[in-house]
Amino acid sequence: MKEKFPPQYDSRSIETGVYEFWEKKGFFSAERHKKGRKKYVVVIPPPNITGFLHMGHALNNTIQDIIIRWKRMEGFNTLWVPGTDHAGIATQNVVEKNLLSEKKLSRKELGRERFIEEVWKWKEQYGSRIIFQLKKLGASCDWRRLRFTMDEKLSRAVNEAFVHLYNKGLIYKGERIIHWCCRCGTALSDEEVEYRDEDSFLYYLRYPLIDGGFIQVATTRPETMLGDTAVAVNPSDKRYKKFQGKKVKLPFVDRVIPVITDAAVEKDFGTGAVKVTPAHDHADFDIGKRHNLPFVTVMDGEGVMNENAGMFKGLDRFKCREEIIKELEKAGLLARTEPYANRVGCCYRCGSVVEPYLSTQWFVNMKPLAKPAIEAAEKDILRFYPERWKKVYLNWLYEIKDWCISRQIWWGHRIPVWYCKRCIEKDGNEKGIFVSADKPDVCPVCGSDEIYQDPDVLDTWFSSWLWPFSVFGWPEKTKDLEVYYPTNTLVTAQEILFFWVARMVMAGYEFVGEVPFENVLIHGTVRDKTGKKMSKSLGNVIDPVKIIEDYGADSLRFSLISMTASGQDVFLSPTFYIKGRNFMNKVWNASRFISFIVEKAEVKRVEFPERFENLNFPELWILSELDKVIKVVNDSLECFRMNEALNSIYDFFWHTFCDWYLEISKVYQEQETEYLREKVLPVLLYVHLTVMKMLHPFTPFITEKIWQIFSSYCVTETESITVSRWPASFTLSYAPHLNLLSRKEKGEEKEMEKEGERMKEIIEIVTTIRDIKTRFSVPIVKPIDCYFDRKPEGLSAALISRLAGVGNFLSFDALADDAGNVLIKNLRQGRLGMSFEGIINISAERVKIIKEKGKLEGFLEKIDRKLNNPEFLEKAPEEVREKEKAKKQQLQESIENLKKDIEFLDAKR
RNA sequence: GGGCGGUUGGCUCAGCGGUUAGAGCGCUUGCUUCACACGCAAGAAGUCACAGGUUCGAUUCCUGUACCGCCCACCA
Repeated sequence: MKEKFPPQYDSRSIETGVYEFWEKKGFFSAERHKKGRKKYVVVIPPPNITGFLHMGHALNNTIQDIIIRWKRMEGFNTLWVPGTDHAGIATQNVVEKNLLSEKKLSRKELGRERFIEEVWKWKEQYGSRIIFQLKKLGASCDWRRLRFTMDEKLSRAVNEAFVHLYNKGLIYKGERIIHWCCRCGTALSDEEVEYRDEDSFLYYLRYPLIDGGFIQVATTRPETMLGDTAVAVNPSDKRYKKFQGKKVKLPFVDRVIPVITDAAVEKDFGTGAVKVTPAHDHADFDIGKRHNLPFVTVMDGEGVMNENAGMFKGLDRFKCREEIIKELEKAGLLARTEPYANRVGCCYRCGSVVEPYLSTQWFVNMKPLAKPAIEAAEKDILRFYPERWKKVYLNWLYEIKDWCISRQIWWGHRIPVWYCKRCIEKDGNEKGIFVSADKPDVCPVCGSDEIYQDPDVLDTWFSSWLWPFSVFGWPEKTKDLEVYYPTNTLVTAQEILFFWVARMVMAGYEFVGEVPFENVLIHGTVRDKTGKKMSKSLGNVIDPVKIIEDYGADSLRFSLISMTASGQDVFLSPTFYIKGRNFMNKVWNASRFISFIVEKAEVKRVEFPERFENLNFPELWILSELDKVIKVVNDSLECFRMNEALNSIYDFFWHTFCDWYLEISKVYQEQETEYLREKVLPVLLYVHLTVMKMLHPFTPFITEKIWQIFSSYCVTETESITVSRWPASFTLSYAPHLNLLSRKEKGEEKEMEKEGERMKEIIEIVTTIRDIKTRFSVPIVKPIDCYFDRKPEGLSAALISRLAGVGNFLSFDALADDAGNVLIKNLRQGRLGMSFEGIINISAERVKIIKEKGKLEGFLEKIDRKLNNPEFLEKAPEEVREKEKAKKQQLQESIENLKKDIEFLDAKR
């Protein structure tokens, strides 16, 4: 029962059931692979549960899948751990929005407990969309190990990590200026702020001095003036010498504030005098600390001006800005306004402008954690691909700041800090705090049950940074942790280098004592064809899910990888998938064709011999070409150059195997049935299946399907191509399957090279004949007589005859002095000639020949210059010199021949 | 202000110290050749951003310039 190939390539029918087959058989689970094998682990960057698969995910996961499938086929005990992260702020926002539109309820109306229930409900319903999409893409994760950052065990890990750091004195609570998102109502870490260029204004304000006169300050945020507690100038600024120590009466709030000096003030910017707002600016906060200034907060957590804002109380921050400018203008205190290109910080989740805000938050002291992470990169224990990211990583770690980890939202890991009401009443705030990984019943100090938990939750990244070991059960000492940690490779985009990669390294050292992975592969960002990031708001999104549905996951994966040089950003045009789609079709049809040949030859089942022997030169040629490709693919993958590997497979399969070898196989079909059955078919299938194997990590579905179908035509070594043995070049040390060509014998290799040359010669002859025929508008299929200096015989003649359409093979010696033949003879390197019934289009041909002659002469001149250069002769390697000389001679001959052609054509006129 | 990446045929991108710089799409011409028109065959098309330097030799290495993009930085 031979399974037939469907007549046309159709991604849907090919992909149907394939993934289920893999999963059912458990090919992706690490346990399936033999014990004692070397492990290879890739940890997936957990996509967040609110997300849909976008092009960045598609690229990222395809790269990981390629690595993991390749390593699996190489025989490693491979594990790819999948998961999702709870994305605190993003998820809370999504659910809140849903709630509002569906039930007309705000989060606060619902209350914390019930809101979190709602989030869980939402997560159950929508949280695994991305997982389904990853499966559609073909990601061969071990899905039974799917983890979620809010899982009980992972939450436990988060608590343990917190307690560990707290007890070590690396976590502290402090009042600081942090980034605050008024829309999300929470603190953000430095990394969670994105900067956007904005055309805004620089306002020059005149602050009245008590003694009379004014001092001018410049600001982009005039509304913060209400919280000013000083004006600062540079101590060495002569212009302001006379103002030092004077007092300013702040307009609207009538606060008297001093003019102070601070070295942080730039003399050359604005007016050289700065309004100092310690509660609303990072730099001013430092100045405020240095000079013991009061901290006046003028707005609340929602960006609304508070009671300290006097007459502006209740106004939104941006409205307030407008109003205050109006008022200042009225009072004659606005000196001038000038346009200013500003960079404003925005929330990376909702995009609204972030306020520097004074509040009490939890921080991690990062410097001590950074130390081993720095060392790992410096000593190349941790390697980056491409290497340049190492510098970026290190620079960030050298300058690392403390990490604000508390968030004023509800969805996330609640900070495992507890307060005892009684102890606080008795001993003050600092005494009544204790941390505990488990929920305590009573205060460990006084035994009171009047305890309550810190209301804040932790930054999502505080759980993500534990990922490489929390997924294996840490803090428990599990078998998994022992076997699979540290992992081997992390694949990610540059965007989360700091968010995630650097922090994972720090966590790895701090909590497990070992680097979490050895390779960090950083791929480019996917952008649209104008270089913009793809985003919904720009409307330039190309949806990978749609491409998968329409053209198949394989087409998408192929196209994406094929055009992505390692580490380079990818600019996608809307039709980028075409290359992949066309290639899939080609692969499909070539396979179908091969199945036809097998059927036609009436061979029940093709057997591969122990080793190939007594082959003709086309077979030796294709095998040696295959071998070259295997080598290139292996070398490229070894250094994560996916595109190089894939493109060389593409090139070989299409332009060597299909264009030439499959055409040659048609010649065999017309004759030599015995040889066809015993030699050609095995070689054909062997080459084809080997290519399928190499292609499998890149385009898993089609290759699996073909493997399944081919298992009825020949011996496929395994049930699934997923677990077949990865091809090795026979010049490498171990043998490919069935020991085919496994022994490296000098004689054999040389012979293959020689036969390869022979094949190349035939390709050249065929191409030349076709070229000439096309030039003279002779159909390729029309047989014509050709003259050769060395007359091809036997198989060579058969091939040339069939592929180029040759009637009689004639020898040059048979040529009379007919000048007409000289033209033909010389058309390409004087190797061959042919006779036509008539020569048409002579003058057009003359132009072509003259043009070609000119080109060759130019080239000859270049070589001549080179050869006449004594230094070249002296210093260039012998090899190069010889090559150049040979080239020159060849060129001279060709030019001579062309000259004769022109003479002939001229005579003919 | 620092750091990084890019600039190669009409478009999207590979590549490389030494054959006449490649691919896909598009284009031209010819093919209903019995696997494939998502195809076959043949072809046109590039002063490899610009200026210097190193070298026997540079599109490739170095320096500078221009433009595009990214990241980092408390000049309000």
